[in-house]
Amino acid sequence: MSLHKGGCGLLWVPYGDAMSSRARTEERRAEIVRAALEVIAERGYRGASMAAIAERVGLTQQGLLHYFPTKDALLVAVLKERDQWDAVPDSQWRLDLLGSLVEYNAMRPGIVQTFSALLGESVTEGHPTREFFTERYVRVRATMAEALRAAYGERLPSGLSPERAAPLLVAVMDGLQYQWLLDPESVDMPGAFRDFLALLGEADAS
Amino acid sequence: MSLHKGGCGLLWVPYGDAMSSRARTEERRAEIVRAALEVIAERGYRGASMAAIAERVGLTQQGLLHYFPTKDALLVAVLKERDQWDAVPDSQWRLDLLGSLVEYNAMRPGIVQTFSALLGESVTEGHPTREFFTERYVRVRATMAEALRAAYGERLPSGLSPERAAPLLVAVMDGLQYQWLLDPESVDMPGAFRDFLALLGEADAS
DNA sequence: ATTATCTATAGATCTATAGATAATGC
DNA sequence: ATTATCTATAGATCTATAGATAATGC
Repeated sequence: MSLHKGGCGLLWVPYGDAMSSRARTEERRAEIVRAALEVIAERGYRGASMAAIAERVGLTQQGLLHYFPTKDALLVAVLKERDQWDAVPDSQWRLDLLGSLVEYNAMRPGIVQTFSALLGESVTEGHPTREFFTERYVRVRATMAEALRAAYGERLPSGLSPERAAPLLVAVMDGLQYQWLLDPESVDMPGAFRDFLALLGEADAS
Repeated sequence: MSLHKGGCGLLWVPYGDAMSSRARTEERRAEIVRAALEVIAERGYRGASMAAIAERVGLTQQGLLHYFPTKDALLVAVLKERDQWDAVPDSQWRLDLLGSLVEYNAMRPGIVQTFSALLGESVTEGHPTREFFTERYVRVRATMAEALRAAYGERLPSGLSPERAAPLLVAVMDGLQYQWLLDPESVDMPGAFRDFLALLGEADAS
């Protein structure tokens, strides 16, 4: 009984000496989601064909459809995966974690590229990621406002309220990602983000 | 001899009482570019089919190919058009013009959407807009650094150099556009941008 | 002669369905 | 019985080429 290539310690379940078939199916689905992330980074969602994703994971296009019966079903799985990554519970975001997150992101251009490409597509009409991103930003702005409030109270040193600073914080993170993805040599993403955090923390002298 | 629908005062040329054929051709091309901008806003570049653009302007797909022999040729014309819009000579950007630009943009979501969608696609591999945006951002960062220098000299009140503030300025503009396009009710784009400009102009109290 | 447009169509893709075949696991 | 995977293929699109037809302008 041949084991799957990756090893499977994390998904071990007590059914004899091999994975249960359910666990094996789940692992295959996870492999497919990873392949989809890669292909979407390279070609966007509209440009990512099911055949290309299937090939990446060593299946035919029809084999892939066995695991995800439609392209949208696969996209949903991709977005769910995304939600789990930065799944720090909303109430536990501290401002000083953000700098580390940006630094971490600077080490994984592939993932950043996947979601920057999806965000770009999401503004077009009827795109399947539109609702996802709209709701996500409502949530993220609220979370960031809370983190700012925890750090500074009702007014930042600059005089802004947490609610008004939050969209700026989010905008800087997203905007820097595009500049950095297009030209990583010219843009020091983590450094620029630290500059911005310092700016937020400075007192209003006027 | 029937005139074209729009009237043509601006393109008048001295060849009798009608447009020259060259001027008429140019006007048709301009119409097509406008249609392309619309369809790209709705569906992105990859999603914008030549047939859909042709239909928007009242041509068959093959009729459209008479004016732009390939889809990429049409994209190039779209990007050139973009370059002409905010064609304030680089050296004449003043910081206080930026707030007005953002306010103006808030009144034309279609255009903003076209270029936000293209920017998103541009990070995918081998996309025809990639080089355009990469070069454009190098230029825009330099222009913004100059505008900041003209306003504040070698150090902003916050202590940042113009070169380090410039990418933040650009990032905020782009990032706010995505949040605003996805949820215009929740995001006051011009207001948030003014907040950011104020932040840049505040003195460092530390 | 040039320009504007059309019909017809080649040749790639793309998503998705239908249904066969083999292996796995109660 | 369920799961994994394949071949075959329908039915849409998509870009682009070829070549016809009509109108326009020197």
